[in-house]
Amino acid sequence: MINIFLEYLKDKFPITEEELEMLSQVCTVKKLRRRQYLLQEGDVWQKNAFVAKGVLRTYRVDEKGTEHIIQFSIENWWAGDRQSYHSGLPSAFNIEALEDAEIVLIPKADFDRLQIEIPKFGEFTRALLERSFIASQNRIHASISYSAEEKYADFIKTYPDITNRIPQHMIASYLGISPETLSRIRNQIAKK
Amino acid sequence: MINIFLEYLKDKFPITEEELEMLSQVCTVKKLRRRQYLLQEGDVWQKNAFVAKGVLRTYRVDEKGTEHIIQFSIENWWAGDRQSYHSGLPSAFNIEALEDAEIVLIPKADFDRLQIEIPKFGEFTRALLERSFIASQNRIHASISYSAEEKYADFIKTYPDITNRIPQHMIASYLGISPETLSRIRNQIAKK
DNA sequence: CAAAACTCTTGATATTTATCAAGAGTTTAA
DNA sequence: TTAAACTCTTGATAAATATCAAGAGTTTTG
Repeated sequence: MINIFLEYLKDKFPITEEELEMLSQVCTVKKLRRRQYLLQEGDVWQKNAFVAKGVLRTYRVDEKGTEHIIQFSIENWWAGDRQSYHSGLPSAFNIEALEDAEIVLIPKADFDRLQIEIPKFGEFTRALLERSFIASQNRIHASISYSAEEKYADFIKTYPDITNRIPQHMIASYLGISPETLSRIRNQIAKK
Repeated sequence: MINIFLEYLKDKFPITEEELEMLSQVCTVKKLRRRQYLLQEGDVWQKNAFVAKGVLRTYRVDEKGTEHIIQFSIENWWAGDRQSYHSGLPSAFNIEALEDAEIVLIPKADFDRLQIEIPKFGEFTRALLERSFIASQNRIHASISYSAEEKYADFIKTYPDITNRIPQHMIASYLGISPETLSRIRNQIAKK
C-alpha cells in the first residue's frame, strides 16, 4: 500500500529515490473495515492520512443528533481534521470508512519536518492546500447560490467517481438537503 | 498606508528591517472610492491585495443576475481570487469597495519570489492559507447544518466587526438567504 | 437642497424543502 | 439462511423560505 502512495508522489512532482525513501520510512499503513473509524469526535488529530484504497466520510453530529457530511475521500485523496491538527484541540469530526479501506499515515512531526527537508514536497502540499481551498470556495458558492436540484447536478458533475460508491442519503447529507428531497429530485430528473 | 502593512507583518512573525525593506519595495497602494472595483469579472487576477483601510466584498453574479457574496474583507485581511491567480484564467468574481478603501498590492511574481527569499514570510502565508481553509470548512458546515436564523446568529458571532459596517441585505446574500427573510429573523430576535 | 438611489420593513402569497410515516427491496451479519 | 439493518421511494402534511409589491426612512449625489 505504501507503494501506491510513493507512485502518487512520483506522479505529482519530481522526487529522488532517496527522498522517497525518507518518506516511506515514516509511513505506516492502517487497514479499516467498513464502518470502522479513522478519527472519532473528541480525539486529537495529529497525523496526515492518504487514502490508498476505499472511501471515507468526514462528518459532524449536531445537537439534535443529525449527521452532516463535511467531506468524502476516495483513492489518492487526503483525509483529516486540519483544525485539530493545528490547534491540538479535540476534533469535532468523525472519519469513517464506507468501504474496507487502506490508509497511509504519516505522523505530524515527521510530515512537518519532511516538508522542510524535501522542499518540493513542501511546495506540493501547499499546492494541494491551495486547491482544497479553491474547491471549498466553489462548494460555498454552490451552497449559497443553487437550489437543491442544482446542488445535486453540480455534485454529480464535480464528483462522478464518488456518486456511485456511496449511499444516496449521504450525498443528501453532504449537500445539506433531506434524503427524501434528493429522492424526489432524482425521480424528476429521470422523467425528463 | 504601506506602513500599516509593514506593522501588520511585524506583528505576525519575526522579520528583519532588511526583509521589511524588500517587501515594501514591491508594494504599491491603490485607493478605491466607495463602489469602485478592485477586480471585475473577466479580468485575470495576478496580485495579492492587503486591505489597509475600508471594506470590500467579493461576489459572483449568476445567470439570473443575482449577486452572491463569497467574502467580505476588512482591515488586515486579504482579498483576491485564488483560482484566477493560480490558473491564469479570467475571474468569475467581482471585488468592490463598500467604503472608501486603501489596498496594498504586491504583484504575483514578487510575492511568489519573496516567499522563498524570506522563509518566515512563506511560512506565514501558508499559515494564513491554512486558517482560511479552516474558516471555509466552518462556513460549509454552517451552510449545510443551520437554519437561516442559526446562520445569522453564527455570522454576527463570528464576524461582529463586519456586521455593523455593511448593509443587511449583503449579509443575507453572504448567507444565501433572501433579504426579507433576514429582516424577519431580526425582527423576531428583537422581540425576545 | 431636492431628486434619485438605496435600505429596510411588512403583508400576502407561492414555492421549496422538511418531516413523519409506511412499505418494498436489498444487503448484512449472526 | 433468515432476521435485522439499511436504503430508497412515495404520499400526506407542515414548516421554512422566497417572491412580489408597496411604502417609509435614509443616504447619496448632482
